[in-house]
Amino acid sequence: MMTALGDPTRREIFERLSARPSPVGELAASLPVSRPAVSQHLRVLRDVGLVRDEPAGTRRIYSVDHAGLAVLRTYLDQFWSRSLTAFAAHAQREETEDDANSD
Amino acid sequence: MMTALGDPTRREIFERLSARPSPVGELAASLPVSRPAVSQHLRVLRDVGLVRDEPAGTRRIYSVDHAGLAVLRTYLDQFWSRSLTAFAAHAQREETEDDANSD
DNA sequence: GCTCTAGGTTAGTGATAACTTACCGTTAGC
DNA sequence: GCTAACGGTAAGTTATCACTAACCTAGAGC
Repeated sequence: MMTALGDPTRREIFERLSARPSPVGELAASLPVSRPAVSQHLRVLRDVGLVRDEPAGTRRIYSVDHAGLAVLRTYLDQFWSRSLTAFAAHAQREETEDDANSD
Repeated sequence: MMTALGDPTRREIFERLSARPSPVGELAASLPVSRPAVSQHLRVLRDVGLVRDEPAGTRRIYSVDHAGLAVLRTYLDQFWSRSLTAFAAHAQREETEDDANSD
């Protein structure tokens, strides 16, 4: 999922979809890559649950999947809380060492 | 920054650092890649502001940079709010179209 | 001061993946 | 029913990048 957003083009696509759901052709027209390339990127994004697609006549409207975005946010928050905990533990240890030095 | 976390090995390193600040050797010992590879990954992470390093004798202790993590969270939240706005606009449009159909 | 440890750097290599071209399926409109 | 538009798929190519091996630098301890 993070790997999916690692690619700049894919991030750009995801960014545009977050602003407005769009069909494939519209995305490809405003991007420096071909339409098949966009299709492949969308497939990757869909496979990891970051976007959804909905048929609309002969077109498919892609939009960001809020559930996937929530997973991503939760994933990041884990880093956040864990690093804070580690930092607190580090501070605690520093303090203990200071106590040891003070005698 | 997102590109930096796109690589699985780099994510693994970042994950371990979020649990506990560590020197390079310790990271390399518990990873399936060589020490220079870890050094290169750490350089990338440091350049985008996701980790900090602090000299400790002959070693360097790496730890996650909370500022960088905050930037990342803000970046994700933009997607979140924007997609919600787009979704609301979509719903509004649907409703308007329903109104148009109802007469 | 010499050695040993820890780690950053460079050059070269191999594998991954993003991209294009060509092709095929599907739906809407005449 | 035929045609055109939209889009997904496959094969092939190229470029990026992660990795290793070799080398160099700096601090610590005897």
